[in-house]
Amino acid sequence: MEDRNKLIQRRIEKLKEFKSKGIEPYNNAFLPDSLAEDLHKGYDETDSEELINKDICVAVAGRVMAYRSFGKAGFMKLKDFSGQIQVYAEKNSLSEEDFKLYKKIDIGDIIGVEGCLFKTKTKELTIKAKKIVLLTKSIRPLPEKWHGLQDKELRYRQRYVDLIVNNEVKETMIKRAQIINAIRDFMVQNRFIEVETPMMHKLVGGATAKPFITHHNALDIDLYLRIAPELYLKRLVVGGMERVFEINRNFRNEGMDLKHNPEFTMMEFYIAYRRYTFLLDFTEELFEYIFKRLGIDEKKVEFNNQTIDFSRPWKRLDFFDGLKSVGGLDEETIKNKEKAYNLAVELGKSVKKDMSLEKILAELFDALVEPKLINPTFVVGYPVAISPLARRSSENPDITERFELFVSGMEMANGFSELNDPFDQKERFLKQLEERKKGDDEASMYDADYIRALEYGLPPTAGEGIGIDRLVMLMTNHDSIRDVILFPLMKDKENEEI
RNA sequence: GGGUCGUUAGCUCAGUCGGUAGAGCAGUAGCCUUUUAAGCUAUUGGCCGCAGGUUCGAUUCCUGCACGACCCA
Repeated sequence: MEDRNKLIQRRIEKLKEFKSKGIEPYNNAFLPDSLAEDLHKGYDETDSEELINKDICVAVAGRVMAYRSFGKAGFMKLKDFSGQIQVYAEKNSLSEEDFKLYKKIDIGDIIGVEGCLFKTKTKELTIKAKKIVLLTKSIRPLPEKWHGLQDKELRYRQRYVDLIVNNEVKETMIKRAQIINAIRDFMVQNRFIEVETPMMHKLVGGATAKPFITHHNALDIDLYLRIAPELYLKRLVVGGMERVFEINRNFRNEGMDLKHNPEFTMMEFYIAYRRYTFLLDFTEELFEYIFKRLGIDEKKVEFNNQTIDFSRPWKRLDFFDGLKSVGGLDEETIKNKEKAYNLAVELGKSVKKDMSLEKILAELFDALVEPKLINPTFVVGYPVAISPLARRSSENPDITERFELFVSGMEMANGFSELNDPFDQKERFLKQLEERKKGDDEASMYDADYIRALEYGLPPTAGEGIGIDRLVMLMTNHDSIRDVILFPLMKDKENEEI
């Protein structure tokens, strides 16, 4: 707190002055009885005379967002979590001490006000203050009233300031909460049980990603922050919890960009005695439910300068057909590894010679097909080689009963009929182990306990993961994941003051 | 990891073809009892991101670094 600028020093001086006069600058004894929003709802329509006659007196508390003073009177805008309400302070209606206090209030201070409602010349509902109490002295100046805080770096690093001055942030986060509530309600209505499985895993599995590593001192073992809850949720289905879901964080030790944050929120769910085809309809229904709850017109969802139509049914696109019809690949490239590899290199993809044809095709799909999938599209028919936990199709053993959902080129969901054959699963684990030995640190580890669980018997099951952050991006029209996460990960700056 | 752009007052931004920097808001002093980005008058405030180089002289040109935004991988 040493090398402060003058604005802060000036406010600290005020704070000291308050203390010396017996005014507590961090006072918690004031109890508001009304919220700004409720007052507007209750009395915005009441006309001036009637309002005066009713003599409605209230106590409100909040942060001073605007301060307009002229000599012996003035106005303040007080902001609480529900909204803003105007306060009128005039010399004749206040005690001498309170008026002096009012004159010394800074924008950003948190105060309590007691007074009665009236309407100004311009018909704005206002509280005429009888009593003003300083609740918290703010010693840092707020950003400019008109432009607010624009600097994205500061907005993410100091989200508390962002929230104070940019209302849009709170609105987005409220929508985020509403979306998650809607999902939860929908799942519960469908008789799913919400569970919490470990965030710290002894083995890496359930997805293809690099994990974060941490250490447990007492046991002296390394643990991994989970990259997916999948294997634990399926253990629960083995145990008879035939419909389970979890909404929680996953952690992937990867780069950050518009669509990736190292920790992100997923809803993963499993339902026994259903196939992946059930999931397609269920996902459509879930989205429909969320849109309805949020009051969004599902036919016209504005996102990233596009208008997306979520009318059901959504498009189904076969992986290989998509490579041809959307990606423009010919039959030969799809079957010839050499050709596919060369094309991938040409497109600047980081492919390796020893990659499987399927993995290279997945890269091509990523580059050529995904960006073109704007309206919601279920891609189906993924090859086995890139789907280590999905059940093989009974018609074609090289492909799986799996789908991914794309919207505006973004992967939104991934689901499949679960592989419940312990022998097949064991083989695929062994294959992953080989990949790992070859240096692929995204391959999963051999989970012997999971195999044992499958040996007890996992009923036929369908499971899916939905990226919540991306869903919120879509429904609040933000093209950056950082705008839907309250505290996105940021690099430390040098010389942070202590 | 690579490329482009950015970093100037508390905030939002100008600007300097290389000669010690401006505005608006905020702040301070004064006037003002119904304002709405209140108004009027006056005024304080800057290691021009950090380090190095070129130069008589660098906030400006060059290099490196840090952080960020965007694009690509």
